[in-house]
Amino acid sequence: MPGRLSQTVRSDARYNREHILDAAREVFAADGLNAPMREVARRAGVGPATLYRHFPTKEILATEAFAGQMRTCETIVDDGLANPDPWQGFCSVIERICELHARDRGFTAAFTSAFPHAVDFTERRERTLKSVAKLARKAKRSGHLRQDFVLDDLILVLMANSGIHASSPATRAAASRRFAELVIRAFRTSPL
Amino acid sequence: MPGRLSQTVRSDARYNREHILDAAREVFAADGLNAPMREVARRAGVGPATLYRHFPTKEILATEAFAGQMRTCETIVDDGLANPDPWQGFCSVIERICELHARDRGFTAAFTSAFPHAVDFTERRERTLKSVAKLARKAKRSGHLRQDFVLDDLILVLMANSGIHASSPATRAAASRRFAELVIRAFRTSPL
DNA sequence: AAACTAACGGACGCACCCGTCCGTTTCGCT
DNA sequence: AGCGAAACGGACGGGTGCGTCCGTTAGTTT
Repeated sequence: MPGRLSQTVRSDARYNREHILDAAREVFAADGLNAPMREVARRAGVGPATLYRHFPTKEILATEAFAGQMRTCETIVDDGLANPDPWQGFCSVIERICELHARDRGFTAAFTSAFPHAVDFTERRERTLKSVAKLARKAKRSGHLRQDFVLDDLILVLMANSGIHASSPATRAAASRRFAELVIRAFRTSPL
Repeated sequence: MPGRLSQTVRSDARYNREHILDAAREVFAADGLNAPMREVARRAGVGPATLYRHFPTKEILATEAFAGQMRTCETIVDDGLANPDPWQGFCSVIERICELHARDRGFTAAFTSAFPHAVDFTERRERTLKSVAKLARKAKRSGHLRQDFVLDDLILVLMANSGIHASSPATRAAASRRFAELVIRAFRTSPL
């Protein structure tokens, strides 16, 4: 008995917390980070106060809501590194990351202009970027990636990709796919 | 004397109108179309009511403020068409338009997601795009531009370019230049 | 110079969003 | 079942931006 300190989390609290996170994911994906907190609360079926009690600020909410996406990002890069052909791995990273960012309007903003206070988020981000750099080195050695590729180019691509604000998700996805294709072509060694 | 209908435009009105337009150009260039109308009024040294009397809506103000940029756009494309080497002309269009859009934060938004009600603005836009299409055809015939380039690719590039929201204008310009370079490389015929 | 009127701008109402307070409900434990 | 605390949510205050009203200013005309 004396061992447990405050383990008893009330069931409704836990329930609401999950629902808020689900709602946040939906709303942020559809409308971006500018979506009002109220909208998240509404969709979760809770009052604003409850939302703010669980997540004191929008930044914290977004960080937690995007944890999954962040993991996906890491997986994508790890998969790319695991690919026996570094250039193919590099291409798959570009394609899949562009697709991920196109599907979720809020995530790009979170990833590129990263929150100042989300510690473990930026930490993961840095680690992922390091892996990309490693993959890029391999791809350069394989002779398929331009020698003058720099990591900032990837950020550039992500920011640019975020500029694609097509109305329907379908259009957005198509545009993003086309964009990834262009970018890959731009990064491939030219035979000059 | 009876010929003139309402020629008498008061001098202060004319003066203010010009100042408002100047202010709008500065503010929209620096902060984008999201900049508050008040800021424009403040910088022009007039009250909000005066601003709204001259330009009943933000859309109208932006349209008039960007008329010059729109003309510049046309000039850029015309120059490109006049270039004896269509591919060089095409490249110059990409470079200069990206630069133009990077320098002015608001113009891209105005150009890509064009206002629904700005008639002669969209008209000019269409005409300019037609010229680009013509230039693209020539560049394709010259053998340097990919056969599968479509006009939507240019819109895609502009939208993507608008995604580059670097803090300082200098950084933004540099990023945009790099971006133009990547894009040109992507559009060049590959020797596969 | 006087008066007529166009133009001005401070102040207003409205809508939206953020984050918080506090009275009420509901869970969990005994 | 009853009680204490944790959690809830409606309502509030603060801030910002848009577009408008109306009393005041100042250009123009005779």
